[in-house]
Amino acid sequence: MRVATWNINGMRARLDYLLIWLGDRRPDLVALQELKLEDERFPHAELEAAGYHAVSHGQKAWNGVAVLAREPLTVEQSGLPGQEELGARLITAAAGDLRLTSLYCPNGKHTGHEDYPRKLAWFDSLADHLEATAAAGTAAVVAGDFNICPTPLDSWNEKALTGSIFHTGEERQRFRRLLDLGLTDAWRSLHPDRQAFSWWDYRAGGFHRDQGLRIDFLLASPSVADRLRGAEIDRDYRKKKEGLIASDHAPVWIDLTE
DNA sequence: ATGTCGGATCATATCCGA
Repeated sequence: MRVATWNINGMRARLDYLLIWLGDRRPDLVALQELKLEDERFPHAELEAAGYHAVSHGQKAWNGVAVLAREPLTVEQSGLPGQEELGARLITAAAGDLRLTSLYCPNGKHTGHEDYPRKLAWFDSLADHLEATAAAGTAAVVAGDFNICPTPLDSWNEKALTGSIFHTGEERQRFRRLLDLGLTDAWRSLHPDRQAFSWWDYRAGGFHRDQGLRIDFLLASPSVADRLRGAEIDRDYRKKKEGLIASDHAPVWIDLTE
């Protein structure tokens, strides 16, 4: 079984590319972020034709999250309680015996910006929510674009960037609290010493210089972590393909035993 | 090089956010 996450940076702009990737990688469950469209405009018909059910929590122009699955989906949570004013950034859905949460965490802009303390508070609410809704033994994956670089190894230039946005102790403490809830950073657990990135800035030739960050994660509950057999960052899908422009994020996926 | 994207708008050029 394959579970993936991908910040697609615009569903309308990325649909054709997304369909290519779904056909190539055949994931069973997918968490998508940055849909940038309202739920009424979600392309259910195109995804159903490709073999996927979908549930979305979107809004006009910005943010927006979805879960795709080959099996029928049940929505368990739409929106992070108490943090709705920061945008459509969380959806949890169950498919079969697995619960998948898709997250688009706030960016924060920079540490002097008013959005930065809001980002920290959002993560506090997220941890509270996950703690309150965790069910012992439930197979769950919390996946998405976390907009935090959890360790120096996850940054292309920790030396210059330490203390700046994505690289602060306060953000890393928030990420650590998620792991302390019993969740495992699946890709990192299989590749403890590897440096690889999941996002590269469109600007400044970031991708070609490999100036990236690892900020997209699949966090596995204990029963899912026990089933983990593989984890990859799909760097090839950050490249232009068949004339189509890529997202600034690469897909990340994990393979689980049945 | 703040060099690129996606989306919105008092739209065909300019802004905002990332």
